[in-house]
This record gives sequence, structure tokens and C-alpha cells, in this order.
Amino acid sequence: MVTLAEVATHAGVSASTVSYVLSGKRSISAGTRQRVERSIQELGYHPNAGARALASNKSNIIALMVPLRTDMYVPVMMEIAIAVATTARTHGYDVLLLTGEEGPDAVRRVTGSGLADAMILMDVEMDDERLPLLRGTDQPSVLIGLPADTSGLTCVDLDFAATGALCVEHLATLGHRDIAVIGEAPGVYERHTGFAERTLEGLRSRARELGLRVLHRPCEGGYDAMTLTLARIFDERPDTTGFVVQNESAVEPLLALLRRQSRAVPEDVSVIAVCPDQVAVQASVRLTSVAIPAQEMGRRAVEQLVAKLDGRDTDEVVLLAPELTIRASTGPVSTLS
Amino acid sequence: MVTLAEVATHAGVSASTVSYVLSGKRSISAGTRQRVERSIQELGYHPNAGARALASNKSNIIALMVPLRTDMYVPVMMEIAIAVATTARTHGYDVLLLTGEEGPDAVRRVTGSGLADAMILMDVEMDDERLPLLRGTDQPSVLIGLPADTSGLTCVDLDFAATGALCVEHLATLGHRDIAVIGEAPGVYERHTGFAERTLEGLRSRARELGLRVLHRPCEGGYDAMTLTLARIFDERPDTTGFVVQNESAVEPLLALLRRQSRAVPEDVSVIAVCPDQVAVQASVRLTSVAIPAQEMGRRAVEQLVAKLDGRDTDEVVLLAPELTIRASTGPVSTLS
DNA sequence: GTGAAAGCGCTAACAA
DNA sequence: TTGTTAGCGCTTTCAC
Repeated sequence: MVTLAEVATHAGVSASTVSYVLSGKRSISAGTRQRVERSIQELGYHPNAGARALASNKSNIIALMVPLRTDMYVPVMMEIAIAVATTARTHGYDVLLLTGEEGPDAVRRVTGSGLADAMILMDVEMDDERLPLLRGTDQPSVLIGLPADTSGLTCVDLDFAATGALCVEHLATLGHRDIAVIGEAPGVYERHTGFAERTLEGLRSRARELGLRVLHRPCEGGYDAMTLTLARIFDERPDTTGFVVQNESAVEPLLALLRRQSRAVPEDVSVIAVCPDQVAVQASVRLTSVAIPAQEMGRRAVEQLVAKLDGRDTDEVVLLAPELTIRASTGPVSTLS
Repeated sequence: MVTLAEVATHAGVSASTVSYVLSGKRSISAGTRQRVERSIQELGYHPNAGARALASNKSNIIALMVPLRTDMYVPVMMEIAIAVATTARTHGYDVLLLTGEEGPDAVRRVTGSGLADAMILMDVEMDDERLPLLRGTDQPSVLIGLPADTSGLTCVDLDFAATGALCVEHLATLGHRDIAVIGEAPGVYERHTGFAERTLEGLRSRARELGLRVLHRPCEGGYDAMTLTLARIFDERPDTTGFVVQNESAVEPLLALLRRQSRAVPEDVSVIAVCPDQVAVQASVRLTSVAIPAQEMGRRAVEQLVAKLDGRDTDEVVLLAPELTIRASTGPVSTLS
């Protein structure tokens, strides 16, 4: 293993000079710099991460805590994680992958050991048990998601309330009066995961203003669950003509069932989804949708975190504005029936 | 920040004693151990990761390199990654998340800096450019996937050749003679990703032995691509009655299109998928399938790696035996037509 | 613009 | 069974 000392000898300078060439923390003459850089190349030197962490009290590692559960849409998680890792690298950080399994203990472990300089938490619940710990430490952190109380925390998320409102507005504009919301699995609501509840709130309050009726039904993914859910919806509200779906694994079953019931999309019923663009485009009907900007969320989270680490001021809450893309699954309500 | 020295003072012992209590590398009297453990508790001590890494020349970190691309089935990747992280923790390791973006450079960086003790590579291609580097270093590594030349490498993967054979056997037993294989996106084959080609080889060679005809078509996911692919298949081989699908985002489109063409599953055509059980169960027809054991793959990869790190012998190639689960999408070929 | 040297917190010989 | 001590490779004062 090549050490900094060896580089110094090889270049005919002192260890500190090599260190400063690397860090750029003091000016170096052009000649010296070149010789040092040449030696680094020739010897294939890589600074030792442990030594660096010990001496500088910085690990250059960001911890990312992903949920262990997989009842939520996994590709979104993965896309966020990859965006986090990619963006972190551009700022000189590596990413440590923690699962939710350890829970609050992981926060303590990482904070206490100096393993990571900062952390990003995904899948934050409204009243998350990790939050007190984060508030009580000086380790910078960013949440992807929005808990009930954001004081003292930095959060990045899609503005789900605005998302819900946007969906309902679009349907209202098309003349729909009875809206059914097909939501995430019941467990998601029971855990009080922020995004699901906020979508619903935004949607309901806008619907109230616009005078629309809303029926909300959580739904496990898959065909069997969807069959039941859909039957109940039409049973309770036969005049439903607009659907808002926030559950990727319910999208295709819903479309298939509607087809089977000879309800044409968008002639008889309109469907709008909250999902990644890829899902909207690949569905059997190209779906009008509000996109979940997974990459953007991961990227912004890292940028907020790096700003904190650099001692720059950060926003407390970054809410990304939802964007509606109109495709082939929504249309004006039928005037014939 | 609490240091080992502070714990030592608090417990009235020397630093090394505290260290040995932690590592268990020499026997400690019960009394001393208790006092030390008590001090650790009281002071809330966590060993400093950097210092430990520097002194012991071990980071207790495993690097996991995930593909940047997302044209493959992402949930499988995520499930593997989570299984890796979870299993690694049970062995005292943390996981560093690297994306494929840096390519071979990431291998150099991690190896050279001592950031990680070992690495796991996912999405290995037949002739992967990272392999020479791995062979040339003494850093232990495990591949998830199987390259063309496995010499000097440890690999974990599903036995995809056996998987392909198993699919074809099942269809043959049911009397099908003309088989269509709907594969991954063309890009996957162009990159010569091992698993896709091996499935095909296993399938073809068994089909030859059994005297079946096989038509293979790569397919991007989604409905549009599937429509085209399916049309071509029936155009070229009108007598096709058996489908093998190895592409999660083609599964549902295929089923929907068959339905639309009034080809009943499994009465008219049989469909067997290579996919995670969850996908098979949630599809609109419960699919006969060979499971992709994502968790098992992640777990085994870590276990192989830990064995190497502990200096134990390891298998060169661990091929997990495929398991066929018969569900509702396959049946005997119709004798009426 | 450069060098010398004192740690950072821990591990693991070597001693006792 | 326990203590003493010399590093691990780097960063960063302090000195020139």
C-alpha cells in the first residue's frame, strides 16, 4: 500500500506538502505541485480513508437509511437511492446503505462512531421515532418525506398536498363530480406515512372547494384486492366517473377491470395516477399522471445535506412542485349517460 | 465525543483492557469486564470507525456495486441490495453503496483507499471490464451473476441454464411443441449480460433434446413493444402454444394482449414466467413461474464474502437451483384445435 | 512556499 | 489477568 510519506519521498518534498497539494488548503508553487502530482500518478497513490477520517474528523460518507419494508413502490426507492449515490459522488461523498431494520439504533451507531458525516432518511413517518435523536445530535441530516413536526429538521419531498389538489382540479375541469381515490395499502395509512395522508388532505380540501364528492379506499396491490375495492366503490358510489390512483401495483389491475366491465377509459371513466412517468407511459392506457420525481428528490436531498456540511444555510422544507402530464386516460365526462 | 481512553479512566483500567473487552481477543476477568461494560454504557461510548480502521487495517465495510441502468427489473436489485445490507449487519459489516457509474475506477478507489474490506458486484456482464481488476487485487470479492470466465472469482447466481431447461420441460410435459421466448430488452442481450443468455442456452439445448421448436424475441417492456413482438411471433409461428417470459414488464402486457385476442390462458396458450414470486402472484393470471430468489442471492453473496474475509475456503461458483411453482397459467395443450 | 512534528483514537505486540 | 507503548497514515498547527 502506497502512503503519503512514500509519495513525499518520491517527490522530494515533505509529507505536509503532499497533503496540501491534495487538499488545496495552501498555495503550492507550480513546480512542486507538478512533481507531487506526477509521483502520485506513478506510485498509484490513494489516500487512506481511515487515516484521513481520524485526522480530519470527517469520513466523507453520507449514510442513507432506506426502509426495510417493500409494501411501497420499490423502484421509486431504488431510483432515489441511486440518485443519492450519484449526486453524493459529485460532491466527494460516498454513501453508506442502512436499512430501517436497526431503527433508531442505526442513527446512534453512525452518529457515535463517526462512520458518516451526515445522514439521509427515507420513508419518514408522521411521528417518526428517529426524529428526537436527529434533533438531539449535531450531525446534519435531511429527510426525504415530511413528518408532522418539521421544526429543526430539513426535509425534501414532493408537495403531495398540491399533488392531490392538482389531480382533483384536472378532473373537475373535465366535469367529473364523483371521484374515487384508490390509495396505498392500508398499512401505509396505519403507519401514518406522511405522503399518503397529505395527498388525501390536499385532494379532499380542494374537492370541497370545488364541490366534488370524494371516496377514498386504500388498496393492497394486485388483481384480487382491486376487484374487491372496485366493486365496493361502484356499489357505494355508482356515479363515480373519476379515479385518482396512488398505488403503482393497483394501476394495471384497475385498468384491466374497468375494461372487463366495459367501462371505457377515458370515454366512460377517467383515471389519473400519481406515479413515476415510466409507469404512466408503460401502462396499457397511457396515463394522465402527476409524476413522482424520484431522481430530483434524491439529488435535492444530497444538495441540502452538502450545504449543511459546508455550513451554508439551508431551507427547512423543500417541497417540489407537482407537474401534471395529460395523456390518454382522462377526458371530459360523458354527457350521454 | 467519548474515547476509549475516557472509558478506561472511568473504569479504572488501561486502554488496552477496554479494547480487549470490546474485541474479545483475550480473556478478561468477570469483574473487570463488568466494570468496563458499565462504563461504556454510562458514557455512551462508540468506537471511532476511522481510528479503528487505521489501527486494524480493516474497515468492516463491504462495498456493493449496483448497476446504474434501470432497464432491468429494479425490485430484484433492490431486494438483493437490502438482503446484502441486512445480512452484512449480522456479520458486523456495513455496506457502502456504489453505482456502476464510476465503473472500474470505483474498484480502484475502494481498493486503494481501504474504504471497504471487500466488494460485491451486481449485474455482471459476460466479459466485464471490472474483472481483470478484481483478479489483480487481493481484496476479496463476490459477483452476483456469472461472467464467461469465472476462474479466480467467486460467483453467486441462480442457475439460469437449469431455469431455462425447467421451463421448457414443464411445457413439453404438457404437450406443447412450439415455444416462444419473450426475453429482456434487446440492450440486455447486446451487453451480453450473463443471465439472459444462459437462460436461453439452457432452454434451447433442452428443447433440442425434447424436439421442441423455440422462437426467441427480446422485448422492451410495455404494451406497445409487446403488441409488436406478439404479432411477429404469431406471424412467424402460428402454432405457438407455449410462452416463456423473462421480462417482468412484459408479463402483464402479454396477458392483456392474449386476452384481447381471445386466446385463453391456459386453455389455448400456456405462459410460464421467470420472475420474483410476488410478480407471479400479483399478475392478472396467477402465473406458473420459476422464482428469482433475490434475497437468497444477496444473503449467499455476503456469506461467501465473509467466509473469504475470515480466511475460510469458498466455493468458486454457487448456483442456486431453480424452483418451479405451478400456478394457473399453464395447462395441457388443447387437443381440440 | 515549505518543513517538522504533534496528535487524531484505536489495536496489538511486548512486558509483567 | 492486566498494563505500557509503539505505531497505523493523515491533517494541521507552528515555525521558518
